[in-house]
Amino acid sequence: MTAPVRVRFAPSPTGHLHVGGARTALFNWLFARHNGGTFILRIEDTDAERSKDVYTQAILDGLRWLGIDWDEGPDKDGGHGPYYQTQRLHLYRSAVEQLLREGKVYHCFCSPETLSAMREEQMARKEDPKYDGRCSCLSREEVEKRIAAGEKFTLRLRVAAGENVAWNDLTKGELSFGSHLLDDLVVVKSDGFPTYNFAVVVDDSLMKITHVIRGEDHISNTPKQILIYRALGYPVPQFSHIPMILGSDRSRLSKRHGATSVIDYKEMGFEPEAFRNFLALLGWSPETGAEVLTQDEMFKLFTLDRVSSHGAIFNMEKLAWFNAEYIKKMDGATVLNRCRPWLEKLPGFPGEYDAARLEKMVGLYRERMKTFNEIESQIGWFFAEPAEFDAKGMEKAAKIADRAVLLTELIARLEAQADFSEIPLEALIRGFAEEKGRKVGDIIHLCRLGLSGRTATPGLFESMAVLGKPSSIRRLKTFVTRI
RNA sequence: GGCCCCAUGGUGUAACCGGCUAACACGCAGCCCUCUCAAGGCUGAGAGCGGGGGUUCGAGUCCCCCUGGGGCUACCA
Repeated sequence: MTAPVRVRFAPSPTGHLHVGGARTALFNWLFARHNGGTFILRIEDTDAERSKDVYTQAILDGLRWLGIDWDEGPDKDGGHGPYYQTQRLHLYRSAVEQLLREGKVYHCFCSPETLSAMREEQMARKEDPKYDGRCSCLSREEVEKRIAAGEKFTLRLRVAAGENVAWNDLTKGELSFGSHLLDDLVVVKSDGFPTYNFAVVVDDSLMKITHVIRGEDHISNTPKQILIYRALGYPVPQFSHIPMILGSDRSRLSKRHGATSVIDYKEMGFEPEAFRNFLALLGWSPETGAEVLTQDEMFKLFTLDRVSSHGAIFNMEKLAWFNAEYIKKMDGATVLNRCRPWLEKLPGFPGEYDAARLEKMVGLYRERMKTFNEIESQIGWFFAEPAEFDAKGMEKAAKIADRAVLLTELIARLEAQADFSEIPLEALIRGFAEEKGRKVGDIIHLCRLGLSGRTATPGLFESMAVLGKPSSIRRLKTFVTRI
């Protein structure tokens, strides 16, 4: 029987949750859920300079927005905590003590200046820059003397020459590195803090992580970490390095390609499920070939062997398409709710409209928007009478003979119309056009322009029904004086 | 520079352990529907699988080389 699956997402709280991190979290989450395992959230906040509490919060908020829930983490103790690295310092310390006791780690007194000078010399000689191990043979007495003298030091892992490091990556296949290019890596910094690679190994081991799923930018960290696992005598987990998310020029996605924070997409009017669905398909595809997937379908279908091995460009159009697909399937009340933040910015909102009418109104745009923020630039005319009329529309209107007379007569008919709902309105206007020997289109376009100031809106009759009789007539009367 | 990863239309992917007239989706174009805009329906353009060598009856699929792109090269995570 194999150990129960335990995976983790381990962000540094140095910024908002970004797209790449979100997808790493997503893949870990999907993998855990597919296997009935545990998904853990760990905050890697050992960089005191850049780590901020607000960012921890922002990352949690981002994950929550996406609907990615964790089983263990900062706010959810699962018996493997604490879940902040800064609260785990004692654990790293005891791991280091073990290595020290076993002589697997040694004191290095080389200053950063010495090290960079060494690096430059090696580069000049066209050698690979690496630590030359000069402190590895210091006598016990000398080490103690220099520590007593207050000299600063780091702790380095002894890496045996010629040791080969290989693993079978779950998405990349067989990967191996010769350790001739691995030097004696620093495990504890001179300020006493563990290095990233060391802390990660200690944490992943203690948290019983079975599968490390992370971005492929970590491939070259992996041999170093495996060396640390070996030194510590811990079992090595499985690794899966997933491809990067790229910008349109195929370089790593960054601010200059557009929004990189997940939360920006919320503000642009994306539905979290749609965004998450899109993200899941970036570098992964289910065997069914389906694209729009429910959460349960993703859980069922997600496997690492179907993760592709090359980077994927983040494509806004496709994202927008996913979003539109989700909007189409939403119920009216939800669409209204999602649009609310933008509706509230509109002058005159909500006017005389009650919730039911607002829902109908927004419903008119359901298939006309890809993101919720688009509502803001489209729907305003329902709340405020048009101050001006589309110039192109006016040009066309000017070609209609006797337009003012025609419209005045139509207004009279509308005033006499008791049932101001879609079907009767359509009958009335079509009948009117026929009676007058006019093209329905002309009448409709004229009305649309008069009511909204626009040449493009949802269907006229349904729009008028929502607008209501008094407002419709008032607007058309104003319009008669302008044409 | 060194090490590592990757390479199917503009984009995301599919093509089971080699048999394809290379599939799907987004986007794009055209047509239909139609009161406009969308949505929807239909049709189409777009890759012969980065290039070159092998292996094989047969290669997008296996091997080698090259090219291109990306990542990593810290007492940062």
